Amino acid sequence: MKSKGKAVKRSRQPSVETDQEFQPEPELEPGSSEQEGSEVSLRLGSRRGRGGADAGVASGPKRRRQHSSAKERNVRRLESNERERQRMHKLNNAFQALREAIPHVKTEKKLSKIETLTLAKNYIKSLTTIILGMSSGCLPHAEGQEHASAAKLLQCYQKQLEDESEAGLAQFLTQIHSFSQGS
DNA sequence: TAGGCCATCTGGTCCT
DNA sequence: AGGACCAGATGGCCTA
Repeated sequence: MKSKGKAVKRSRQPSVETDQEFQPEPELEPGSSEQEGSEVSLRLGSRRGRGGADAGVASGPKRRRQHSSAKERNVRRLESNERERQRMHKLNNAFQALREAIPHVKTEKKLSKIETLTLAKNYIKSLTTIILGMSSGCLPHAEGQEHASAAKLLQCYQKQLEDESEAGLAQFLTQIHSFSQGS
């Protein structure tokens, strides 16, 4: 288990506050406000937006709406940072749930995100294979048509959900479990 | 020490 | 308009 001292990670947050101190408060010369966080924008000179749109940068002095003071922007940025942090925490919780859902050998070592995704994918694939084998009796399975069978299987599964709700699902899972134990 | 993994910040874009 | 999503940048921690 990797116990990384991630709590220290706030180091970059003060940069915003620094920025705030840095700003000469209201006297923003019209136009000069685009220099916001001058140090930052210099450092990020090579950055690209999603899809390489590069919006305002390459297309000349297109100026962003300045509807707020530096202080307001700071507040919004901090709020935005907090939301992003929460979002990433949710994402990490989902990763953790996924880790716990997939069996793996080295239980003492925490799976990395990429490992988790890869294992999950393989796990799903192998389960699908098992289920397809198991259900070949009740599902028409033409050779070389795994996708079609998988689709039918999914329909079957969804129908179980509709018809019998949780009980049906439980039974379905039990079947899968006992089958995989037996094989 | 290098490389992998990660958390966080940041600004652009998309969506509601 | 504002929040969600995304990807690049940065720096810290850990292991080989």
